[in-house]
Amino acid sequence: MSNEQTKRLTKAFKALSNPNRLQLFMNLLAESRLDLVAGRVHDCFLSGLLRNLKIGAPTVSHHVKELENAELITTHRDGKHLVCSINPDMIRQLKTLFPDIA
Amino acid sequence: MSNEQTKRLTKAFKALSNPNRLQLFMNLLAESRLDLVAGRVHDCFLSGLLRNLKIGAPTVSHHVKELENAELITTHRDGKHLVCSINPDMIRQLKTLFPDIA
DNA sequence: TTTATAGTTCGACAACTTTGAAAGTGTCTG
DNA sequence: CAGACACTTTCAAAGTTGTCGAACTATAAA
Repeated sequence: MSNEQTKRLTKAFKALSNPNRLQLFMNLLAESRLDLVAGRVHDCFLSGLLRNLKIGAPTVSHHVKELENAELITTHRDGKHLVCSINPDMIRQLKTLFPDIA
Repeated sequence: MSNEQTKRLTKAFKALSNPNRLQLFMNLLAESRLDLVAGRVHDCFLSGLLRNLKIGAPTVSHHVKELENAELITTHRDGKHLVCSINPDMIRQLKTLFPDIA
């Protein structure tokens, strides 16, 4: 595995290694699942992804940036809201990393 | 996603979030790949998995324990050597987390 | 313009992580 | 047994992370 690939993957795994960040990401992934398998992008408001999370706004903001920096999600503003979407490329990379087991 | 599942997954992702640990695990995965897809277990000596790693023995020992604690690998002693194997259950869990994307 | 909503930036701090030096254990080989 | 080998344990230094309070920006609604 290339050095660059290792760096990209460790960043992604680190981003998923915190319970609150993982929950945030999994909430987004769950809501996006149907659209992803159909090859479409799914947009969610950040405010809608916080159901199970018991952390303050500054912490959420920090976690979102880590997920973004790890290229697991993309974001853009829509008025008052931050819109989050899964980055399908990274999902593909992670999925292919692990073999299909008999 | 259940609380227990979240805990198990964050542990696995944390274990893969360090470059040296990821490299170690990927070395093992690469050597195990053919056996895994055929439904077999593959055994490697730890000493054989250290090709690209520039870290001391105590650090290796620590990293192996983290991978083991995360249920990504299993180990047992064989004389002087530590034998490492991929845990196929965890690979399956990780693989199914991410959807197949069109 | 005032108020409310949604998120960001900054600064701080406790907790955790990575790493290696030194010393230790168990196993094989001569 | 003596030495080498492969790993482990303990300890401590240096660095990183998760979190929050306080203050901030941007947008929308009244």
